Amino acid sequence: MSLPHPTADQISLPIVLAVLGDPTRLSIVRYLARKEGVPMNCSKFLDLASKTNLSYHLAKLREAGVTRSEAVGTSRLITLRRDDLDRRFPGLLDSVIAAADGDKDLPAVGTAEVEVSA
Amino acid sequence: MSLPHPTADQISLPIVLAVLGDPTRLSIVRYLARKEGVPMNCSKFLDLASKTNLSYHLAKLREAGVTRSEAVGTSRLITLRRDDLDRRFPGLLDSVIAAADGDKDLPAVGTAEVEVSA
DNA sequence: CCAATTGTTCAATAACTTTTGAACTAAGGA
DNA sequence: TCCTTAGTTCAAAAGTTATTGAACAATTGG
Repeated sequence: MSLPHPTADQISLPIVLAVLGDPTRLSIVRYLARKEGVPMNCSKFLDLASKTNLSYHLAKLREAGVTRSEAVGTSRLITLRRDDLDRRFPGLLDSVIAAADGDKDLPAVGTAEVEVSA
Repeated sequence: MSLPHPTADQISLPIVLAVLGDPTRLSIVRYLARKEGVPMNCSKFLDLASKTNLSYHLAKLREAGVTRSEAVGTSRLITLRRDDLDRRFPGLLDSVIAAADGDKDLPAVGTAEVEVSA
């Protein structure tokens, strides 16, 4: 761990809800949930926002206690704080993710067209 | 019904989360959940905010599809749209309310001292 | 009809949040 | 060492949300 994270009991319900109430961040969380276990770095999310803006949104998620970011070399490994969230707010994350999964309007991660090399 | 409400399938997850991510509104929802069935008018919430500001927050809840407001005489009857929310986002409302119930930092409704008449 | 009660609307301001680009740091590979 | 990759920080600009007070509307009771 490297950057500042709240402890489990510092996690605040209204802040978590507000942080999840943004389509970009909700997409990130949905994607992390889908790929749970797979370590994720920021660049995965570059089709959602610019690098700078991503850094901002990922910091919001981290500061709210929704995700954990650890520095590994020049990357960050981003994971969902599922156990802490489940302990603090039982059922919340699951229902949010289930609802987000069915949301056609949320921006998708990993959908950006890949350049076919000439 | 009198004021504009979204239909059940117009209710958007990020908007609902953002709307619930405000302590004043979360308190209102928690109180409505506690007193479910009991018709509620705006003045119940006057210890949370000014009359004007309450009107604003209650409109946000209504526009997001979280509550329903019907005009009855000079009052509004405010209710939670529990069935619509449960259908759209199963488990979400319950987990939010359960978490809000355990939140000591949320402002309480119905706590303002009542004047003892001289 | 008049006054009180209940709530809305409007315009202004204050307070935040999001987005941006340029400059920066730190690690790793050639 | 130098270059690249990965991400942060900073300050500015843009956009949004919250709060306020004054004025308004609608209903009800006297």
